[in-house]
Amino acid sequence: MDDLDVSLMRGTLDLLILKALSWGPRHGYAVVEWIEQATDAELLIGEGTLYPALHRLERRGLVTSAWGVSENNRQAKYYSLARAGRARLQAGSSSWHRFVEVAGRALNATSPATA
Amino acid sequence: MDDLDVSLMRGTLDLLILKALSWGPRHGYAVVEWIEQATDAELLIGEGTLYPALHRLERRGLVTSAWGVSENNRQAKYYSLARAGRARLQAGSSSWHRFVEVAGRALNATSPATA
DNA sequence: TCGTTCCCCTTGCGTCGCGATGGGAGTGAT
DNA sequence: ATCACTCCCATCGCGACGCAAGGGGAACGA
Repeated sequence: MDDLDVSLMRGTLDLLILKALSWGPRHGYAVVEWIEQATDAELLIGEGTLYPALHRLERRGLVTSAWGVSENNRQAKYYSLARAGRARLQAGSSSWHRFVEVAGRALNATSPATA
Repeated sequence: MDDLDVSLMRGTLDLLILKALSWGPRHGYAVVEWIEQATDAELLIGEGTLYPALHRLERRGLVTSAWGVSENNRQAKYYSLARAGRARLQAGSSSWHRFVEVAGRALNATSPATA
């Protein structure tokens, strides 16, 4: 089994992050851990990928942040889903599934045309 | 029903193009038409998206091209799947489905963790 | 002759995933 | 005390790519 094509992360990463926060606030490091374990370690997010994404989401008002102290007694910035973020997760997830359904159907087509 | 989030096209476009050619040579315009009808007009590829992609695939040796005359009596450049292109379609499609499966599972998770 | 369809192409822009890099602070072992 | 390790934050620069906009040209019917 070779590695997953990473270029497919586009557009999916934000949703995964929002999903990670959907049960309550989490700090960045924990978001990475959640994604890793939720995908059986098949999707590994580097910190250089995560933090810019997190800041993007915050700038867009989808998440909010607040400093706190982690379970391991470290300074950590906790991110929470803003109202708009929850809505975006809903809409984005629906759109994602639809895209996947449509594209998947095309990729599995067995006859060149229907028309 | 709003439009599909286009940013998800990343990495999927190449596969759709290769798939369009999997039944034999097609010219660019026909590739666009195939994608349109194969996705019930939910995925619409502009020419500014298609041609660069096509050239990319050719440069990478996944497709080959040859001028010809279309059914409508026009000069048209016909693209064919090269051997490497067919292999890439196989591998890429498999990888695509795996990615979708894994990410979809995470996006549909109902409990914050398994560990 | 004119509009429409078919068919080709490039340029520039913005976005984004990611590797590399650079901290700093807590914790346990030596 | 010192060191290695884990946890947690962040930035920068690069490369890739989807796309809107713009620019032809040739066939065909009205």
